Amino acid sequence: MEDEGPAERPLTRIQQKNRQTILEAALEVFSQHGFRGATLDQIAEGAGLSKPNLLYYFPSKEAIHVELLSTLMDAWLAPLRALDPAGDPVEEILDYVRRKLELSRDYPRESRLFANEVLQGAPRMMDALEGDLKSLVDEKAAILTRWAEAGRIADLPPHHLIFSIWALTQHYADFDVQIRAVLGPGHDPYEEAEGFLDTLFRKLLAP
Amino acid sequence: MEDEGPAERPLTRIQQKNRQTILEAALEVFSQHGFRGATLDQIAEGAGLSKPNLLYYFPSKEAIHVELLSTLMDAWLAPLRALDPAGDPVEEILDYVRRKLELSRDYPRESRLFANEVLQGAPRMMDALEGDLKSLVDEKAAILTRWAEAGRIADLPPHHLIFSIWALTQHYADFDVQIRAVLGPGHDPYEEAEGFLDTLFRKLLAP
DNA sequence: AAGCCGTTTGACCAATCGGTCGGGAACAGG
DNA sequence: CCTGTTCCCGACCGATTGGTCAAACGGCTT
Repeated sequence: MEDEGPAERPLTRIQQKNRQTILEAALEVFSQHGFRGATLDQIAEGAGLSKPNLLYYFPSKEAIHVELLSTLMDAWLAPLRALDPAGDPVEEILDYVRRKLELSRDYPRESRLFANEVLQGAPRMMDALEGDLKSLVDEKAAILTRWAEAGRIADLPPHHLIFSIWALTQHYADFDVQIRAVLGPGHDPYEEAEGFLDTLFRKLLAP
Repeated sequence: MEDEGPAERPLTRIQQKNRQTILEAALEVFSQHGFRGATLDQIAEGAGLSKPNLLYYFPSKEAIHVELLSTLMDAWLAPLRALDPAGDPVEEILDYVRRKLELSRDYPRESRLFANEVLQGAPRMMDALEGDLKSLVDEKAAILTRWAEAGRIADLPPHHLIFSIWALTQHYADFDVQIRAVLGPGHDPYEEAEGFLDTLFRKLLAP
């Protein structure tokens, strides 16, 4: 029987469009002010909808935030998932660095949303950090360890190597205003960073 | 006339103590929730004082925040100021890395306060970033360039080298919960980071 | 035309926000 | 003791917060 149960509603076109609009506006506001600093009125204005209408599509302010975070986590972890144990070690890691830097460049608001959440103790993400994230990192760290034991990359603490990639790439999104203030006009931080990080990790990983 | 105007009062012992208590409590709250997310009631409770009493010592919530930020900037820039053009290049830079990592370890709340502010566009710190910070960084970047031209360290973009130090050291304070969640129990992130960052920058700076 | 269901909103609510005010408590110096 | 200044707080204020609700709107089928 092709009968759909009463639980699963197919989502109208209007619902899909408005949910998207709301999430887009919410990302803008949450990433700038953090969860507690953001207001539903700001999000509503950004989305061009009335406040009660927001709460017609999402049950609460927190639900919007949680939806953003969970959607974000997948995209955020994808580059690390792509790390291939069968590939060339140095090039695999450099690919990871490159993809992570591209995320910072193309989705800085998502990076800042994540940073805001972790900065405040990750109250809505602890499970994901200790669960999916930790197991994924542990798995990939094991690959790095094997590469190091085979003498194909330098012998470095694998977890901290991964942390350094996170730190160096996300820094360009999270501290964007500081970087631009210090560099002054006439610079493309991300383009310069790409070459610098390439050099950095090639030197670091050389056995 | 040498008459003292009504503006300069010497600050009572009680004033000094209570101002300190308030700033300590405010640091705790601001660093966790950001400016907009923090409330005077939280700060007052943390300081063990009544809310009107806070506003007896500080004219507004923003004044407390500004006071914290300006005090912070000095301590934050001190390690970079200490970079000595007459010293051994690699050791000078490694000293800087070490001092910066110690700041993250010993004053993580200050680091998160700073991160929160920059993350939100540094609305109360733009002047400092484009003024004192930029000129200090430019000055020290010139030293790095000279060292590179003399072949005493690797030829790297000096600004991004400094950014990498900031990113790698502050990451351990700002993303503390993520790092501990991924590492699991039984780790001392800062001790492990010290060795890792020492290795990283020695490899990176080698000509 | 009628009815229906997804959509939208103005009016409203209790709670909380940053900040004020007037008066009392504590501590001087005389 | 009295007097003045510093210190402290309960009560309160207007504005804003996240969230509710009943009523109305819209397009679609019958």
